[in-house]
Amino acid sequence: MYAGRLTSRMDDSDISDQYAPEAVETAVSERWDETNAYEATKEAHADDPSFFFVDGPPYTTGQMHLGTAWNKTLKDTVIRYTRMQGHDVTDRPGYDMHGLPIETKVEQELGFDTKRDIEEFGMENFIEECREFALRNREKMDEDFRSIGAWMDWDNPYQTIEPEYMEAAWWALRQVHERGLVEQGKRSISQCPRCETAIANNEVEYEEIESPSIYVTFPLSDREGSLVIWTTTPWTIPANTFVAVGSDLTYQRVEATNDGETETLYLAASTVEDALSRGRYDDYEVVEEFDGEELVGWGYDHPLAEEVPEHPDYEGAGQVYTAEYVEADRTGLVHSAPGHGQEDFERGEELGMEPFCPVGSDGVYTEAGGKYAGQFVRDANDEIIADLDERGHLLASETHEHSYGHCWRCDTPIVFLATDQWFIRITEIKDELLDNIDDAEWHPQSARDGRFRNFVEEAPDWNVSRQRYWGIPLPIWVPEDAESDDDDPVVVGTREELAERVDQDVDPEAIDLHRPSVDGLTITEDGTTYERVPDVFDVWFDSSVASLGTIDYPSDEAEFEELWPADLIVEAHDQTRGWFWSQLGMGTAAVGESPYDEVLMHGFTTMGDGSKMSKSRGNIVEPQEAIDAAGRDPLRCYLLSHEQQEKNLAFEWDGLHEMQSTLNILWNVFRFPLPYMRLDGYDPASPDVDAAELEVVDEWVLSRLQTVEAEMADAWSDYEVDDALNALLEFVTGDVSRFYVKAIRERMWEDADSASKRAAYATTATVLNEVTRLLAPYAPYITERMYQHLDGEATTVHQLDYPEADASLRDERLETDMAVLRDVEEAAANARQRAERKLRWPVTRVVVESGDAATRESVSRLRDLLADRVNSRSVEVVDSYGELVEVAEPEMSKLGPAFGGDAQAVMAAVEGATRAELETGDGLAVAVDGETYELDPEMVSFRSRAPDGVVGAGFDSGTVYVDTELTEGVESEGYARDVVRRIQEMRKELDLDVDERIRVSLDVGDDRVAGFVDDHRKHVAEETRTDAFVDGVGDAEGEDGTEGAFDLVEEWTVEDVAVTIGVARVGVETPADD
RNA sequence: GGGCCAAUAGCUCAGUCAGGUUGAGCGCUCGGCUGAUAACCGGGAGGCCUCCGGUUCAAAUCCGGAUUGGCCCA
Repeated sequence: MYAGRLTSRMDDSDISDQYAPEAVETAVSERWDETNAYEATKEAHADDPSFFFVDGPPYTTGQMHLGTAWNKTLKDTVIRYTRMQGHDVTDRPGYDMHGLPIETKVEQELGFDTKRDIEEFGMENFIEECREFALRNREKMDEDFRSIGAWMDWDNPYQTIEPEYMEAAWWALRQVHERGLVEQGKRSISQCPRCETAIANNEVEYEEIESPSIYVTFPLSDREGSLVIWTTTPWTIPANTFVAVGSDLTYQRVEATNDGETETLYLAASTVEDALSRGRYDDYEVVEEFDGEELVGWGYDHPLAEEVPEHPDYEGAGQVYTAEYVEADRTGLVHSAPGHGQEDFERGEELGMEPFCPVGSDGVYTEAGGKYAGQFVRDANDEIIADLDERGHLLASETHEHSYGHCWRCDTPIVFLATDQWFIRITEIKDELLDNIDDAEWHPQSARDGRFRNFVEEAPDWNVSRQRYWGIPLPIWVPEDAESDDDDPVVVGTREELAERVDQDVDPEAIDLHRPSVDGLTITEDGTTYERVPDVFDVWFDSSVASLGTIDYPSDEAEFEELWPADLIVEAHDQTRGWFWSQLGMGTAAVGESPYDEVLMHGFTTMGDGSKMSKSRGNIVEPQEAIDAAGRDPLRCYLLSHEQQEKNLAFEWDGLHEMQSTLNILWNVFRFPLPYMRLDGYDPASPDVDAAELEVVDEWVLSRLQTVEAEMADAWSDYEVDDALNALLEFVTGDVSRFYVKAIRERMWEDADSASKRAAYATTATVLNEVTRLLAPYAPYITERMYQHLDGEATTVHQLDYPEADASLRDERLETDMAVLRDVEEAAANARQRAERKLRWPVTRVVVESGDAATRESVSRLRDLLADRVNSRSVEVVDSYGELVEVAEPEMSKLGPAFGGDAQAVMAAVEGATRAELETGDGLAVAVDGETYELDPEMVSFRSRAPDGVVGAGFDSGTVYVDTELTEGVESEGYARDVVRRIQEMRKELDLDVDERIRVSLDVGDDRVAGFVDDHRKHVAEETRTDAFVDGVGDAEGEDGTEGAFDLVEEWTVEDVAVTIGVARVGVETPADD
């Protein structure tokens, strides 16, 4: 139990005058810790229906940045909301802790350059370093995520390096294998020659580089002439296997001459001009044309046949084929090497060609590279170009700037190699994948049907193997005898199974599945001995089983039965090709289902100008910086008040501070009624509006509250989290602060207890209680602070139920009426401002003119409230205001010709005259210097104007006229209220308690005005809690026979009249005397 | 090079699906406020709705193209 709850609840001394996020958040954090609020919240919903949320695991290299802060804030808000809606929510956070990025960081820390350094250091040591690095970072990130108020199960995160998690990956692969989708094979992959491993396509970063750009002639073997190809990778020419043409392109045979020598060249028609000019030919002649198809089957000689003796020359190699990747660019003939390029590989596979790759995993030519063996591929470019030149095969040699893939971690340009890898053949189950896409609901749906579906349609087989150390070892065992290649590999699914099948003794409970502990294990079955392939999983494979790993499947089967698949996942749009995809692929391949039912896809944070935040640009905004500047709740609300679905958020400091101001308004609304409630002993914890004598503004604000709740529910049903928040904040600032609080100030200030005051208390308390809960998922700290002060019955506001709209409190007609009233009020304020009549001074009359019957009815129904709001003695509602005066405007184009030299004078006389003044009975006329001028109707136009003393201002469906004519009564009340205002100001300056009594001395420097004020002494006394008016201001202290000096004397100027006011406290025992 | 998304007031964004006088907040400026007053509220100024075409009686909105930025992919 929270000690001193009741006293702290009603003692508002600790509710600061201004919203101080830091103080609120510190106090609330401490309270959460003391009371185990998080645990209490989960406990409160433990028996509710389950909701399986799966956290997309952030990678443990860096710290939280603004984007991850947004991500976790959104998740936290969704989780809190879902709990308050009555769900037992799975909230296990996750971390992605394996993979090349960490290996590279550790290599850098240890000063390593190559894999050999790692081998020398010892794999086990290296893996230990990686583990420590990952754990160290995870702890830092835990701290970061907690610091923005994310309530997740931080004591029990899922970590991809734990045996239970790694086992989920093994299990999934075995499932996939049982469906026959696991395959070893050569594929052309992006290889980082430094890291000596394949890297995933989404790990490739593109940068501009300068490459050789060469045009090479391939001599035809069965006819005269040469094919001309173009390439930026001379080092792939040793592996050339075929040349590709476009079936829909036209090719030409040209006789090109240079220095009198003629060559026969073949290339695409549209490229001849350009290519030959690059080759510096003097002239050329087109001799013959061919369709691409006609070239198919032509043979040519490998241009580096002698340098690379092992070049492909088997049946079918060294010929022309069609391929879809050919474009009418450069030469329209494409040098194709299935041992390198990905498209070349695929086409080669279709054609049944064995890929030839004379390059090792380190990017160095092997013995198969012949003359170039031992050289790094890009270093060999120059020599290859020189050799081609020497053999007369070099048509042109230039350089070319283009974007080229680099390893995202070490920035080394990648090479494409056909190597042995392990694949999941997801192309085999493409239809199933596309079907499963439709089983998940996305927010926004368009992302699913657009970019996601496009991607899945195009997705190639999934290469899951990496030739590295820090990862989940592939649970694949193959026969140690290479000749038994045809045998099925053994895929082990669990630790238990491992222990049963391997030849060695293994304790399934104790084994760490990381390398090298599993490397030496062998399996012997049916006389064949199997050894594990040394690869580890691509790190994308790890996170693809997150929905299993979160619930420790397969080691814990019960949770899987109950929860799987995930009800919701929440990530940014970069995961379309990442985690959204890898999960779908794995769920489909292993279990045949989408592993998630709903996806909420948010955007990225960018700078205010929409540009990327990046370290290199030095424009990173750290979450901590934003928290320091504005607070956690303001940051959270700022992030969540922008469109959440797909769109990026352009961060802006002003916007963040604005959100703090908005929450400050909430804070003021919250603390405003507290002193009055305390004075009257009113407990805001359980207000009863049904029993209260509600006034029309009370009914209205309660109705608005229901409407907002309905709007929020509607928005939340589509995870329009920002719409819900903005509707609520708009209600707080626009309806509660701007209108309702203003409307009830008088009732709260009332001295005596009254039903009206009680109704205002009940309404205000209801609004605050519900707003607190409605906002709680977004701004967990300030709402907790408010809840504990207003109620505090429960351990935390976050364990409560989310408010729902109560139809019986809704009154749509009243809301419409009030909207009209507020329009009219605004127009009236506008008119007053133009008449320079401040609101404190009453006006005699306000006329609302509208041609719209509904508007007139709305105003009529709220006539008294309107009169009060606009401070008018009366309100009239008319369809047409009859007192308008028509005022003349001279038409000079007509007056000029008619009156010549007198025209200027006539114009001046007409200008501003009323119709009545100009009408003579049978026409229009104006008198100038005693002379009368007859006017034709077309010489004058009229416009309507309010009569003197009346100012009009338009609103949506009409016009408001404010009659500001001064009467004694108006003046008298105006001055009195001005005096009241000054006394109140002084009470405030003296920091008097709300109910403290005073004595007042008034010295008004104008007798007439003094009389006005005297007429209202009783009113002034009531409004200011004045017990007695006394003389004495201006006299020396204590000489007036009263009890001494005033506590405060001030000189004011009220409408140019000097007013000196003295205020003195009255002791409690002093009886009030008038 | 391809796919998707965005561009509206000085700034941040609504409005675009379902075409019909562009709105809000902040900032600026001028006011108002009877116990929220270092708070709060209102008025005003401020827009070729990125550009070029098309459809239509009518386009910020629909269609096509361009430019710039973002994400993803090659």
